[in-house]
Amino acid sequence: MRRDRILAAAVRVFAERGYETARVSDIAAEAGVAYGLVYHYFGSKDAVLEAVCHDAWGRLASAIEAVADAALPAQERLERVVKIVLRSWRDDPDLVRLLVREINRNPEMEDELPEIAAAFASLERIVAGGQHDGSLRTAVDPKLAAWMLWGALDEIMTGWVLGRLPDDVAAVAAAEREVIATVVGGLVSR
Amino acid sequence: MRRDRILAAAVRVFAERGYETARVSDIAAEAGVAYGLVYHYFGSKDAVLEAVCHDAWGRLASAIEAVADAALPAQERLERVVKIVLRSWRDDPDLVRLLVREINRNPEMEDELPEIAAAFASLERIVAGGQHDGSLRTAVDPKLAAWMLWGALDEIMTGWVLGRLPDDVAAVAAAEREVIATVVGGLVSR
Amino acid sequence: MRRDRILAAAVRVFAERGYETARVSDIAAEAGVAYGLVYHYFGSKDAVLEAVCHDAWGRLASAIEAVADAALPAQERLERVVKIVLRSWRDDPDLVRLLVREINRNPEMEDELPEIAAAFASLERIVAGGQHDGSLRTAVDPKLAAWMLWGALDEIMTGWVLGRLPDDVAAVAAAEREVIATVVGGLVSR
Amino acid sequence: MRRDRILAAAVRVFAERGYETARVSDIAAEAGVAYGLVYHYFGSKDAVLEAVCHDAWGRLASAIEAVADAALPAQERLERVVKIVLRSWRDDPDLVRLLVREINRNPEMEDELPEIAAAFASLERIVAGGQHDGSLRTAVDPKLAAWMLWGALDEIMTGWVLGRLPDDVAAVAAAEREVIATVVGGLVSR
DNA sequence: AATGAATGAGTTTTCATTCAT
DNA sequence: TATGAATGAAAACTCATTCAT
Repeated sequence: MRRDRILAAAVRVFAERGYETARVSDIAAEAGVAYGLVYHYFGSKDAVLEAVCHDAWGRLASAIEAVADAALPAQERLERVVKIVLRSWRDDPDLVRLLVREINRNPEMEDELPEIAAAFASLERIVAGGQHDGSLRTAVDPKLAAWMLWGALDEIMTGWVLGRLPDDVAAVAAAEREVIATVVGGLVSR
Repeated sequence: MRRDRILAAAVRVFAERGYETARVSDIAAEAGVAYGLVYHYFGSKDAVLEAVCHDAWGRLASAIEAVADAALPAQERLERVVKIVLRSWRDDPDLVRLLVREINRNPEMEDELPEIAAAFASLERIVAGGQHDGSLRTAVDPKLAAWMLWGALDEIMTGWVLGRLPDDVAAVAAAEREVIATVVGGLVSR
Repeated sequence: MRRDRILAAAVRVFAERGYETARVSDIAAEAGVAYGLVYHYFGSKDAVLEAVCHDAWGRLASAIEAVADAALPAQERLERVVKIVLRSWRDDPDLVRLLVREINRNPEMEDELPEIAAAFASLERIVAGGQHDGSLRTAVDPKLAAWMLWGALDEIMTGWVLGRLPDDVAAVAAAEREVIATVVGGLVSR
Repeated sequence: MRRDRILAAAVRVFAERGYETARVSDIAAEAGVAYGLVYHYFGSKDAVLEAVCHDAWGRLASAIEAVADAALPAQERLERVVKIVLRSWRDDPDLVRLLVREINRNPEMEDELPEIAAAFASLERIVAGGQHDGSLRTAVDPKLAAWMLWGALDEIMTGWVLGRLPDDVAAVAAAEREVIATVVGGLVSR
């Protein structure tokens, strides 16, 4: 329970200051616990980040996976993924801020986060399925398609994180529509 | 000349270790110069990063701007931008690695790099122009479109940086084609 | 009983890592008990060391004292002391390792371990007795003689502890013979 | 030069407080330099100790080696070694205090200090030489003899370090005489 | 008796920056 | 220009000890 308080505090602090700049003492203070307790539960600052990311990506990856396995047309499954990802910004902006700011910056992290790979694999699977049943264009490599779609989503959230793109309810709704219309739309056969 | 050696070394070191983790002494060692010389030419570690980024984005931004101003159909101008961006990976992967790892995620940096804003504005201008002449769909906000396209490009380069996407000549060519087909294709009116 | 398990574990851990480097948690883990139990039985890390040393030196000192009081020629009593000391290596190497590594070098400890002083006094008493009855040379100061003999024994055990001197049965037997021949032999009148 | 000041300060501080208990800041303060300079010259606290020990043992080992190579009877060479070692206490008690307190406590150190091995090898060589020319008893293993002699010397210096044995000029002279009479005397053929 | 979560002072180490030469 | 010694603030991490249960 105390452990969870620390984890939640870490999300806020890492999101606010970035991993390198954040101090372990900031996390402890934010969680309202003593310094050493962070080291009692996690062995190091690095381990805290890893735990946070496991958590976050774990939730996101399983949500995406569930959609990927749903008995729906590929296009619709992609649309649902777009909504899940973009809405996570509303649900927990600090978490998204953290994912956006840190993950790509630490290449090593990717290897230690199988959840990320799983999420990408799910996306890829949806695309491949859609190509198989003819609803999506076959010229595009499914893996590349997954990366492009993710890139568009990640960049939009980055814009929100940085305050460079509007993130009110209407703008979020519009972003959903437009990613679907543009990127998902760009993948469908015509 | 010595200054340029330092700048080039900084690109390599920042690309390899990331800004926070890189030491000024690493840069000096990589450049083969003495410690203090970095401070002689640049006033601080921060200033080195800024100089590096000005250089990098300056070149990219002016190339994009030139395309944006060309007397060509919007769709074709977008295609050229895609090629310019993705080919910069082949020309100077360390520079791209740096752009990917540091700049896009760093709030403070954006303010100090008008070149980035200029590049995004150019993209946005192309999209708005295409919507105006009817070649691109008007439902999508030009700014959001610019961010999505950039996101797809950035993510693909990230995949290359991380070694998660193939980056041989054929794969780079395919990526160009597929970003154009998918994202640019998703923007055109039909 | 639980207390004894902790004590035995402490011997092993102190022997392995040295007092300063050993952690209380190491001792608890080695003993298979909870953290706080060490503090329940002993009040502090220091007290654990002291208890261990009392035990160890207590046994050694009383054995030496018994020999010192035996109705035997001084030379033979010294020989027996040599055997007692060197054989304790076979009986409990960790204990010897601890004695060698920590106690002899720690000024504060000596004051708190009257057993050590008693052991040295016994040795000294044997030498003085031998000088009195004419069997040992009188030129040498009994106290210095005791320290030299102890030094030779301690160094040999150190060699064993460090794996720098062979410690198989034959080597131990040879060491006994040779300390007796050399140091004890060097003390006898001729 | 500043480096030497740090080294000399380290000898004093380690001698006074012991390696584990000594703080790097103590060394810096004792040397009258800034904190970081210790790390500028030596990479770590451990490296400081190692440098100190290299120095100290280097000098002692080469002195012993010189004696071992001298064209003198083995017995006389041993006597000279005894004097060299015991007189180093007068010359630099802090250094001896350090050697006595730390070296034997850190088994790993021995491997990193070839000088110690060299000193022991010199002693061993003298004994073997004496056995060869018939001046020393052949029953004793030269290596064991070297360790015994060293043990006697080390223990006497320990007594001085701990203030348990008198260390005035007369006592030092007596110690020399008595180690020679007893241990060296115990090695000679009769 | 027994547990192990919680505390926080104390230490090592790092490294950007300054400055005398 | 060029060097690298010197500085010291800042941060991660350790671990003996306490204490509620």
